[in-house]
Amino acid sequence: MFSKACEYGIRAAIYIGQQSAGGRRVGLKDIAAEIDSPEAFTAKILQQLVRAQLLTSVKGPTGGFELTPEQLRTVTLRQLVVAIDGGAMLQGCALGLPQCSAQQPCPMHYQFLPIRDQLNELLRTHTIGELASKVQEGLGFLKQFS
Amino acid sequence: MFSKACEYGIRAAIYIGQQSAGGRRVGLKDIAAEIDSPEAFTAKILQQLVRAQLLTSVKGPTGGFELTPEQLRTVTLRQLVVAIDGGAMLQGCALGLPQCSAQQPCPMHYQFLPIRDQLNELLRTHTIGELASKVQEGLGFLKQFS
DNA sequence: AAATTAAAGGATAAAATTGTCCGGTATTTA
DNA sequence: TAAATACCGGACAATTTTATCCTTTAATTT
Repeated sequence: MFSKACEYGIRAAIYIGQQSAGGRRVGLKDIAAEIDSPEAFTAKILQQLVRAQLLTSVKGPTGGFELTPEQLRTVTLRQLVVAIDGGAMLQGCALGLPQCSAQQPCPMHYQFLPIRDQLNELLRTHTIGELASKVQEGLGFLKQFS
Repeated sequence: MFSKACEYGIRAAIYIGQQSAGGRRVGLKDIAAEIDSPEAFTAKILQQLVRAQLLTSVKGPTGGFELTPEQLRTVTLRQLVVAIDGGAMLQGCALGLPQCSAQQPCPMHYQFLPIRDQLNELLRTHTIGELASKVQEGLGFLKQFS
């Protein structure tokens, strides 16, 4: 569905959001451990998200990553996905036609459309803050506990 | 959504199906031209599908690829996708958790579930023959015409 | 049987994705 | 202001995906 980079990025953002909601800034090492992702690779993805202003970073001691209250409230899953994977997967044709539309639809066009619309809606309507709360309440997990 | 290989594979299968429905066997060159795909790469994918018995090939002059009437009627989009991309995308967690389930759901688990179910249902209920008919009737396209 | 045709299969190459390493920069604390 | 901390950025490496080429194999036609 999403790239590895995107999966890590989303999980990381939610974890950072969870901690930010509790007033805690978190470092890369902590993040990678808590979402079970490769540290250096995660760093690259977080850099992208900081540049896209979807999350905030602070250098130096006591530094780390955080989401501002506004970011917690307004940044959506969709923004993360677009920042990392680009919009192609949220718009492109399921069979790979460069221009698939009502003018020249692929044979699955009208069947896929509602599903993709639902996916878009799903991503658009869920904020990081909301998902972070779910994790905080123990209703969602960001890695496998055994 | 799907890999390039899968996109080519599906488009190729539908084109072969369309021609098979008209009693015509088709060669690789023809297929690649009609679905606008790289010839040698398409050959590899078709080999996979032949091995998986989702379509049939005949060597030598007048040879080529075809779908038997039974294959036309019974082979589903889902079988193609599984043969080429594997089942991961149709089952795996959206956030990449190795074991995402009701026991330990990711924060999007219950939101994604219905969408993935719909996707599975969509793939399961559409046969190559059905899609080939749509193309035959001019209601669907396998490449961009300008 | 020989020549021709077309898929099968193996080796290889290019590109994209995933992942690592390390020196540079900014910030805080002592 | 020196030292320590932690993100930034660039280069590099491994893996996977995409793509090509060429020889072999099987089948048809002459």
